[in-house]
Amino acid sequence: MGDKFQLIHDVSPGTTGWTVKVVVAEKFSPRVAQRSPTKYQNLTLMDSEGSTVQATLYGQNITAFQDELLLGKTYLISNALVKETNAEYKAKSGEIQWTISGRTRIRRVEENNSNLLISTYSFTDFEDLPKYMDSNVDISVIGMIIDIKPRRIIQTRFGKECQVQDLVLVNKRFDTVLLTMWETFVDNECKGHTNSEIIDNMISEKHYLTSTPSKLSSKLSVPTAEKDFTEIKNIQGLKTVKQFFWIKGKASVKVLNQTYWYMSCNNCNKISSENYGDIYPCVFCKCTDAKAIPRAKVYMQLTDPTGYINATAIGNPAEYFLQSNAEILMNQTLIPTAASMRLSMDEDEIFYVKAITQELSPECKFEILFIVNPSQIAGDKNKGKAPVEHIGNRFDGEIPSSLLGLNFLESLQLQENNLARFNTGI
DNA sequence: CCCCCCCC
Repeated sequence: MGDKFQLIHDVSPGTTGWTVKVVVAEKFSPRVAQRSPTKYQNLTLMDSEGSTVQATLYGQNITAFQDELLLGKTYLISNALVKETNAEYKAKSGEIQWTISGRTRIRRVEENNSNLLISTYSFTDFEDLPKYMDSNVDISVIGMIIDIKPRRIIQTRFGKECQVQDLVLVNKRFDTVLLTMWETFVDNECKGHTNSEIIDNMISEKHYLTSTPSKLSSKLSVPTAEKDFTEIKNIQGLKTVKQFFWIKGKASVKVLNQTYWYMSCNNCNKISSENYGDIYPCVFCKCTDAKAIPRAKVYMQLTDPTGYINATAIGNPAEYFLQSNAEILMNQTLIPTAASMRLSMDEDEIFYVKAITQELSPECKFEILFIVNPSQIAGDKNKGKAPVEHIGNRFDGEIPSSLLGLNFLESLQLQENNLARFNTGI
């Protein structure tokens, strides 16, 4: 491994413009967090000097990067989120951890660094294993799996049931040992890799399935009667029963110093680590010729006479609210002023809002799916049945992308909401 | 659909 790149210990929280060449030294199975539904996966990355750092992937990034960061392979990594591990979790604070996300740039390097990797381990010979019986010492062995026994349930001496599974390891001298996997290691490490399982995984992870916009959503009507709007006080600060609702009120930016855009994949809108205009293979949608383009986003406050909520808008509704576009927002270097974009509304507008309930928090997050100016529907002959073509900042009859973005489930939800309204006569 | 963060 060359030395024109930084080393792991050169990178601290706040360091910018770094690139470190690393080998994936360990890759643990994804796990579900104890106190939240979040999935996480830890990796150990090693630089040319054998220093290591823990890298973590969360949620959807786990599957996105599963073929990107392979055990034993070498990568150039830049722009990972670098932070000190939470002192609450680690006895000694100050330890560094990297978070790998869509922002992180990862480039495969065709280099074989397995010797480096192996050199950092000290393997215990099979014949020396008896020395460590009944001690709590961590040791490493190297061998090949030649047999996987059926899993079995055992009782510990405290009466607890545990699932275990035995693997047979063989070394170069053809000595064998039995390695027992316990509990989650049975599920995670003992999987046979038959074709059918791989296919099952692909189906359950739906890498290649993208949602198709439903015709339903294009028939969604903007309500005009006051009773069709949700009062903010009824959703403020708690989980809501409904997932989608209409609010009539005003939006304004309260946190001026925020990033009003992110670099995205032109195919799936997910975050990209590439430069504007570059063509690249997207790890999320697997599109091989994705283009990196800016996408607007804004974090704002939504108020009506009864209260306020914080909400995010992305893409079209963000551009419409800010009266700007993603490219301008990207090139804007100063903290914006009312002259450079719209920061608050003078008059009430209509918002279609999605509530995202958070498993552990009593509060939910809100996202604005689209915004309608009431004047756009006021003169409409079909008042109360305004088609969504009127929504957003495009009036050429094109359905705005913010609405096309609704996936099938959301469309179903919309249909249910509308049906509910129909059934109750409101 | 998209952003943010997230775990021991």
